[in-house]
Amino acid sequence: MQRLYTITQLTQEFSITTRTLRFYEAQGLLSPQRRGRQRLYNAADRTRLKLILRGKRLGFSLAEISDLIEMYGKAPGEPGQLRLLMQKISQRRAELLEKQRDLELSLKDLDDVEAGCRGRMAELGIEFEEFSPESEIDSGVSAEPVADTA
Amino acid sequence: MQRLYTITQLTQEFSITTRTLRFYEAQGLLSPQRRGRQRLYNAADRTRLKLILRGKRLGFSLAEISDLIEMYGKAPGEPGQLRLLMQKISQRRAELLEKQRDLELSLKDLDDVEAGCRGRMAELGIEFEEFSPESEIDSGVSAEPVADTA
DNA sequence: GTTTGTGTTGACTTTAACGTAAAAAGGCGA
DNA sequence: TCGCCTTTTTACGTTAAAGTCAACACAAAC
Repeated sequence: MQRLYTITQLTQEFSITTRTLRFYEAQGLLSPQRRGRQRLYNAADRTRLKLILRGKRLGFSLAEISDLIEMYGKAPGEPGQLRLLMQKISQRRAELLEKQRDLELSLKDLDDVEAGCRGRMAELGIEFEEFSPESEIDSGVSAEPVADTA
Repeated sequence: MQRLYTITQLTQEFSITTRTLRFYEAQGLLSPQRRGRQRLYNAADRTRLKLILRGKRLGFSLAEISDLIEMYGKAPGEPGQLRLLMQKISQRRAELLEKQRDLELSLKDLDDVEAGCRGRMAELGIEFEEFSPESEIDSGVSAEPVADTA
């Protein structure tokens, strides 16, 4: 029993447009099945999409993401290919670790700015409502699966 | 005593082009002093540039980066502005934290792929040279400061 | 004094990642 | 069967972030 998603369901779930989904497909990043002309995305497609969007958030280009996703799916039997894949992996890891360092530095910088801010607010005798994250328990996305298998 | 850098020195240090530096300047992200028509970047400019490149690596647009850098430099006296700045800060922090989560997931995925790889290599009886990072003790960038103040 | 290396300005071009609009093809509820 | 809605295809437009190219400035080197 395959859950299938229509294009608009995915657009709603991930706040993207149909244009984007079709574009990703044209780039070879997705290849949903068809029922007639209509696109139907299964769980695997949806997972790939999540990977794509995660990649985008991290600043990777679609080309890089494509490359990356290919890595995930492949299990090359040939030793040479395996070695190459391992190299790619460690290269990717290096990139990710660099981003991680960058992130930590950025967060540190933010802390500094905030500290300065608080200092000045204290001088001015200003109170700042530290709204505790009570509201917004949402967190998860809804979007019911639909569309039965043909 | 201000260290000053010429445009090509910065391009070499950061592996970017002169076009890029001039573009950033046109966007208001940098404003090096001039000696005649020639641009001369000081330590502060260089630091800003580092911030810009860091932002880029993290996938921020130049507009966002510009915004971010502005935050760093400003110390608004007015309470309203302060409050607004605080909001921006927590917003930024949220973005960064999301990226951090994304990064961890990505690293985890990479680990999985690598594990699979190793498994298959073991099956095939392949040895993989885990080149320990002995070579490349470089790590830091060189680039001597140049150009005396006019 | 002219060549050479660097730097500058300005204009046009390119690439990625979509946005937008037009026209036509099913499906479906009244 | 009609109108409505979603979806699809095709095509052109747009924006950010530079790349590329031409023409000129200027200082030092020969």
